[in-house]
Amino acid sequence: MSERSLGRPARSGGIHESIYSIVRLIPSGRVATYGQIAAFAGRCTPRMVGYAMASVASGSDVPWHRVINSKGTISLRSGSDGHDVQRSMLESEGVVFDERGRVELGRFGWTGPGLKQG
DNA sequence: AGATTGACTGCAT
DNA sequence: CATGCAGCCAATC
Repeated sequence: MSERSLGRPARSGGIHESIYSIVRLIPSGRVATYGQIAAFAGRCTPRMVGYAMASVASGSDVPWHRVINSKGTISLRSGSDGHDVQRSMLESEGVVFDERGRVELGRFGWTGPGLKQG
């Protein structure tokens, strides 16, 4: 039952697991930054979050598309497949993009697990 | 085992 | 607001 067939590194002591767990907590219509994920996941750096996202990307129940960089923009470069997909997914959830393709973190930014935008 | 890369972040210029 | 530099840790060659 393990997804070992995937091209995922796995077996990292649970680093990816922690990251995935946090990403799974992100509610629909909301977005979180790599720094937040890293902070909530525990001792891990934004780099690892990005790396984990790159490894998951598909074939998983992790809403990787709800993870963006601190600037509120999609980290993937325009032209990449994931970039178009991510934006489409977020818009489908109610997230609005700016003219520059930027999301208002103060509006759609995720505050954390269990917390509310209040 | 060493060098390189990567979906990042924060601060300085 | 754009660009440059350093820090971070794991995966890959």
